[in-house]
Amino acid sequence: MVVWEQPEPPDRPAPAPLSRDRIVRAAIDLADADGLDAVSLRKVAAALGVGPMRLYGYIATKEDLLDLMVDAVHAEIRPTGDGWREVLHSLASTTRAAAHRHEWLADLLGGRPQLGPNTLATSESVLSAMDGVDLGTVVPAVSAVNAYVIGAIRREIAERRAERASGMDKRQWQVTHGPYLQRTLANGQFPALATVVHDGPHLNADETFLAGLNFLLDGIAPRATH
Amino acid sequence: MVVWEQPEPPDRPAPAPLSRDRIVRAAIDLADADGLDAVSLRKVAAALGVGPMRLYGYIATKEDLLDLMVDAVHAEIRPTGDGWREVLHSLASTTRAAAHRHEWLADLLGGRPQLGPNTLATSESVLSAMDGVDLGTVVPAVSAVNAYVIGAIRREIAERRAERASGMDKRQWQVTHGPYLQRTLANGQFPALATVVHDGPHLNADETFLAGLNFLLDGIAPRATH
DNA sequence: CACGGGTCGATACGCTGTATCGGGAGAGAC
DNA sequence: GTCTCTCCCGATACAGCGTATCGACCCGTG
Repeated sequence: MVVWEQPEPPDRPAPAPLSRDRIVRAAIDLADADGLDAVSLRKVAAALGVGPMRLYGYIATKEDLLDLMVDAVHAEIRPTGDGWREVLHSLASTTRAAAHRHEWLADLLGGRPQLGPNTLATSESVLSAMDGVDLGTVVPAVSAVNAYVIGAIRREIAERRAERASGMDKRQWQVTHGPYLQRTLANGQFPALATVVHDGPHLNADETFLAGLNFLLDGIAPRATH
Repeated sequence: MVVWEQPEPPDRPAPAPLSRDRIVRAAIDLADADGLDAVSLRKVAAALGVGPMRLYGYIATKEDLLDLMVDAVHAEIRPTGDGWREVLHSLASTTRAAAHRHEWLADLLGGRPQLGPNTLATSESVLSAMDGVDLGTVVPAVSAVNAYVIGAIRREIAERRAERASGMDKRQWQVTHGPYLQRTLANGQFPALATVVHDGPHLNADETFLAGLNFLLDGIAPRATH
């Protein structure tokens, strides 16, 4: 059915030519605001005022978009410092800081090999600052720190989310899990676990992260300082 | 969030009574065979010869099912050994072995806090075998090993998948990525990275995993042996 | 025999990623 | 100026997802 009187086209804010960068930034904004589940091609496209299929001119698949998001965030990760230990510590800390700004990173880090320019540049920063240490040590050391960071961040973000969720309805959580946990621990079934929960240290997230990182760096030290 | 206590099974007459365990096993079989994406409630239900909505009598949500799968696999992870170092080494190795049998574990490990009975039992095994080490060290040490293992496994499985995918059409991969990588590395843009790729050691997956693990355990040692 | 409650499965809804294809706009030829 | 060809954009479509809803059926009870 024809609408004879066409509405005045709402003069668009700015044509702002679509680009891969704009797409990736829009996706990151969505993920920062509402989590990774909120990133759908339809929503990204809508945020840019275009149809979903437009995006396929710039990205081949949704997984591509996720890879591009990860690479884009790696631009924020540029370790600094003097000496191998400071550099690796900085790599770990800046990666963690990026994950705090972009919690969805915890879901993607380590999930697929990354070869984007920013990711490579991060590696380059690390490796170039570690001259003096022999290659046979550098490679496994950097790998180990990366692995630790990925796992530590994942667990930290997972805990943070659980706390947030249970804070939102703590009542519900206590009702369903409280009795089960309490009974299980009081059971005598897990005595060592119960002791740890009861008497163990209660480190916060920063302390836990740094403690583990320092274990790792302490273990690398003898080989790095020949 | 899972309710770990099973609801009373509505006692079924017919051929093979549906149960939470049967559902979880079917889901694990599907995931082992075709990856985590192949686990949909519809497919799990179909594998059990049942309508999709039947599952909701045993499981509140799909995330619950994933949590249950992770907990079920933790039954395979029972570290052994004498002394803290052997125990932690065993924890890492058996976890990794489980991830080799169930690659989808790499996608789920660390993704959410786990409180299931098998997961708790794994922790209990570790903690109970580490008596003699003071609690102030045990907690961060176990956390660190867990974090490292999660990250290392993720990366290892991600690489394995990428290799498999690129092996299936190596031609395609070389065409799209080869030139870009070669040009980028020959660029002079990433000299340190190029040196490492060219001259660095080429460790296999086992060596890389053990090297990082030993760094970590070496770093823990001074505090564990007081 | 009638009824009431509870369970099971069909149907439905809104959402996803992506393939397909018709139409319209722009460029080029005469 | 007009006709035609080409190419790109966006609408539509499809198969699948997790899960809410609800009607029908079965079973135990009065």
